[in-house]
Amino acid sequence: MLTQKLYPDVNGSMSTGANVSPMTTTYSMNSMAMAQMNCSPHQTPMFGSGMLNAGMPSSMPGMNRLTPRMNDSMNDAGAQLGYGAIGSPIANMNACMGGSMPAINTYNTSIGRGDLNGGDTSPNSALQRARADKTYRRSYTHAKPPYSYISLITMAIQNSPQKMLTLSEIYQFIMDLFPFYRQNQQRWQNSIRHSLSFNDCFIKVPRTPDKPGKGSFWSLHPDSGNMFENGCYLRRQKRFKDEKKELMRAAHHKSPSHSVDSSNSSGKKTPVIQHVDDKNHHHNMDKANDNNLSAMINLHPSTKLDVDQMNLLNGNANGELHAMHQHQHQHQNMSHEELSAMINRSHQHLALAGDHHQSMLHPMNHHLKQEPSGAGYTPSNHPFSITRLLPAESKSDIKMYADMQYAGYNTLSPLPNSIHSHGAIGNDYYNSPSLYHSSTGTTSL
DNA sequence: GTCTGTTTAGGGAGGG
DNA sequence: CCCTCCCTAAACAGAC
Repeated sequence: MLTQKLYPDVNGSMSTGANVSPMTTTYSMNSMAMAQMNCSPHQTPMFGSGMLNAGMPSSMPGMNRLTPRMNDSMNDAGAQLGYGAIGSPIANMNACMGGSMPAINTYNTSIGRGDLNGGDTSPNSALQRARADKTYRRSYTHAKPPYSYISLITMAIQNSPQKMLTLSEIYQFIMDLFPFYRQNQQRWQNSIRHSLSFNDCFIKVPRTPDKPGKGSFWSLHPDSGNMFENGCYLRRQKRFKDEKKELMRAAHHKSPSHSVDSSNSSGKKTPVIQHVDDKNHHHNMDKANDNNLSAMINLHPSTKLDVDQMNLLNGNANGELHAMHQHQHQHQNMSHEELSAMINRSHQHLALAGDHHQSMLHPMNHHLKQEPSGAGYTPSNHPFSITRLLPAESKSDIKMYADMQYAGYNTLSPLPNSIHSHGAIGNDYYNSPSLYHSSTGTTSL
């Protein structure tokens, strides 16, 4: 089944989204919701219960890391996501920030959801109504989301049932969720690929013989679980570095052949040379030549560790992952189901270990800053938590988002087909005339 | 030919 | 000012 969609690009012409791999895209919000409803143990704490209406603390220490762009985008993202309801992150942020985000109130009143002004009769209401026309709204709908590419990739992977996705599926997830990324695809997709290759937090999982296709699967490094520990997907506290890869690199660079490494898979013809440029020093040190476990295991026999050694280095969960790769390399007959089950077990192990795992089992993460004790943010209630974008409990917001975003696109809704066709996530919602009516543009848009 | 993946390079921005 | 994180562009090679 091919789920490729057509999206209008900047010029209004139609362009295809990323090519969807032969593997059916199953990371839909629907499946996410179902998984949550089933209380799957595979769900990480990061995406546990939705907290859409959770009370927000009166102070927002995390906000001081917002760049101006983020603040702008925050307004836009909130608008485009339809987060105008009382208790929604944007509304709460606005309240917390002393109403310094006028656009949000504009949206709240204009779209008739969560009227924070309580039936505004002030002279401003006319202006707000004027601003409520679609032209004004649309000026915000395709603003760049405040999330980094690493965040977006993490969201996509975390929301996939198998906890791993192909590159094209990651593209698709991002375009489904953020209309902004249906534009200039070459630009941001290049950045996505760069992020995947460059960051240790992403690992490449080879395809299995039973799942032929283009490209590998991408998953999250089991130890990278607290990159967005407080649930805020804006900016990582600290770049995740895989100590084992660091060791591998160190060992590799000690080997006589490292100075001119023609065996690497780099696209560059030139030999890999360590740069002394301070600016980019970390680039080479962080990433070096290999960023994936299979490469670590397969490409450098001189530094290859056996599974037991890997387990010692990684702890059980990660060790299993390494063992999986080793197993794959040796036998090439592991089924996709077996593979994904192992990935899930690995993540589950870490999820069950919880914070203690992060802090105790992985000293590498000790440097990560902890939120102030009074901040009160959990992975699920942070204003920029993905749970606020894709919670099962926020069906109405998802629908609002769809309605707001794609009212002009008619049948070109970006939401996964399952939402529209199966209706599993929103059966009750779509079957409720009042809910449906109140969230469509026919009432207040 | 297109897609995927790797790497280099440089600039912007925030925090200490 | 320096370090770090992030974004973007681009070159290139291998896989499909």
